[in-house]
Amino acid sequence: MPIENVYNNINLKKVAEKAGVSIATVSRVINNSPSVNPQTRARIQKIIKDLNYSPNRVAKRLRNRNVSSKLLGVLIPDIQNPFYVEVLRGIEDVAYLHEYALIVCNFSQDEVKEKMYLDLMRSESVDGLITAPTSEEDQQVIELARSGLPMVCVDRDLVGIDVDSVLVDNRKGAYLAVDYLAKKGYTRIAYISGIPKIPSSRDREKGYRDALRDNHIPFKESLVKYGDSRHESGVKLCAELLDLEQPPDAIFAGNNLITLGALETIHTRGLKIPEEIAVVGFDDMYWSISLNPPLTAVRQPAYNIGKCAAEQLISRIDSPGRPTSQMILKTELMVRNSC
Amino acid sequence: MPIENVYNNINLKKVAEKAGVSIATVSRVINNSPSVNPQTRARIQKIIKDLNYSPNRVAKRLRNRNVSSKLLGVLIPDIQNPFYVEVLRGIEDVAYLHEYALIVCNFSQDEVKEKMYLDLMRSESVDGLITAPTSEEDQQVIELARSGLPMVCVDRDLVGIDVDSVLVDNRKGAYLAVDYLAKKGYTRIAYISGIPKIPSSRDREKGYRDALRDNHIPFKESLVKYGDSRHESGVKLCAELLDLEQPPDAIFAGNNLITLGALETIHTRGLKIPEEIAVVGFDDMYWSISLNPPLTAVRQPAYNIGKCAAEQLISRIDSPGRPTSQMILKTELMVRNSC
DNA sequence: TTGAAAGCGCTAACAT
DNA sequence: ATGTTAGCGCTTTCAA
Repeated sequence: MPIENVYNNINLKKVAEKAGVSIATVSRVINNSPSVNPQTRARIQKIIKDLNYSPNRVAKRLRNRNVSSKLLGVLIPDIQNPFYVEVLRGIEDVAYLHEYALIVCNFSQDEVKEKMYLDLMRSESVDGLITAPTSEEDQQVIELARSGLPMVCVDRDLVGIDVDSVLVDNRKGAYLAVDYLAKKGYTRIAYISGIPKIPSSRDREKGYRDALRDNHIPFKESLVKYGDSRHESGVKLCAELLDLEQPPDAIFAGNNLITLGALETIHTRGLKIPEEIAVVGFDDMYWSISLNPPLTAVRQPAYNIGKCAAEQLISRIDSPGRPTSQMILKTELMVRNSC
Repeated sequence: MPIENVYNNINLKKVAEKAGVSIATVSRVINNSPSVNPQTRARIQKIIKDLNYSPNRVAKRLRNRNVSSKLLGVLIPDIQNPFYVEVLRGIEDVAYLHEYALIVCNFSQDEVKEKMYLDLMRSESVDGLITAPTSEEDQQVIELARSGLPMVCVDRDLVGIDVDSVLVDNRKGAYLAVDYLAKKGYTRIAYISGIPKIPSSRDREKGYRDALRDNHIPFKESLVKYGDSRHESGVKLCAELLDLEQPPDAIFAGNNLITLGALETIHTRGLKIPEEIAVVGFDDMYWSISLNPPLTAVRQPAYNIGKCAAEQLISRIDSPGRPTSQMILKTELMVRNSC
């Protein structure tokens, strides 16, 4: 079904005609090429302004398949997760500063969508990509990285290929949380995990186990539940834990959405936090203080993750040869009243 | 600084060579043109698969400036606001269903950024745009709409031009909230407004005033505070209200971020909700039940807003001549324990 | 300092 | 059923 794209019909040619010069000269003005007569330049600039002309980025990208076109792709696993929103904000700010535009896609942890959007990124000729792969073995992402597209992984790394990444110390963060619970005297500490094939989920479980071991608390299979990193999963798995014959006295929730789900279940059942059940979440939110009760949580520097990732990516685009780097940012336990 | 775009170098020509046909034939296969020999088609399809070829969308868009290129733009005022995230999810689902890709930009309520991204949308040749203008008189958006780009406004409408829009009944929603407070016996009801030049802020104030009037409560200038729709604004303005010589006994917060900010201030001061101060928010969040206390709030059907907007937009792209429509969705008061 | 022209990958009108 | 070719808007090499 054809549509009338009558808008944006001002192009180089029109500007050139009006200025009585060739399109090459106009192009030079736009790209700040030094070899243009200052008077010609001024005249053309005025016309550009008058006509409200802005260059067609699509044509530019097509032409410059070997030159930066100032476009970055961001592929987000779950836009409903405030953690990724915060990461995105960090990316945005840096991109804006360097005059890069962003094309953002959210694949909602759906690998089919992920593949579709990965193809999209490639076929939109983005200069580089920031993403959080679904797993360390994410073939789609690995392939794209192999093909030479500048890429930075956040939150999750890739195996079998050397790629820039910005991660956090998940194991340590989880340790902090669970150790704190143990020291407070809780002994039946449960862990609600996100998708187990995501490395961060496994790292957090490692930290959980480390802390149990160091505090001489035996690991209990029944106190670990695996879900899918979403709110609903937190609701359901928390209910399963509470229904256990020997329910936990504390819950360590694998991410912020799981935490919110667990809180919902606990509140629905009218249980008192932390008297009847303690809660520590992974991922702090700026409104965690307004939760009931103010939530103790492991804080990831989400904004900074995005900021670093964007800086790494732009620096790689500028100098493709530079060695890859892996940044691991620190996590921190924000102690409040939920345990 | 040049980069090596060595990736994605498979194009029509390569596929055509390998298949021993012309690029036109390959193009026909890709676009499901009927006039292709079934055997040729099968052979070409196999090669496409083997080579992992996907058509270059950039070239396609450049070529088809008068044909849909299956790309929609979404311009979000504040990605940190869960309301817009939910709207975005509605848009995404519909777009995905109709095989449209999305280019999402967030302008963080910054008009300079807004203009930049509006230009970007135009120069990326999107088929259509969904946005929430900064005001009814948003010249940038009006101009773009005038130029003929299919557009749907969400949350906020435009004056002086007939454009599709999906709104909610803000006035009624606010009325519901304030009326409920009044009937509960609160008499010093404050309103913390978002940016006043956004129509929804003003409509909510109208609803607030309507409810006061109908409940014979005199309107007090001092109990209305204007801010900028963000968390920090809620923190600050709530503090100002509490510092009043005659502080309010209830607060109606203009949006979800303001509500969270107000809650933060109230909790920091150790005030009891609702005994010492009641709170009703505009915008429900799925985790409102986990707030302290579970929050009473006006619910907007955010996901549906996005869904309807995307459907309207796609339908307009398909039939540009159809009359514009304005949808107004219902709001609803979710009663919990904060008043 | 400026212009002419090739070509990025694709589609569609026209030709065969 | 298939091929040839113009041209979308732009940058850049080469020539003037």
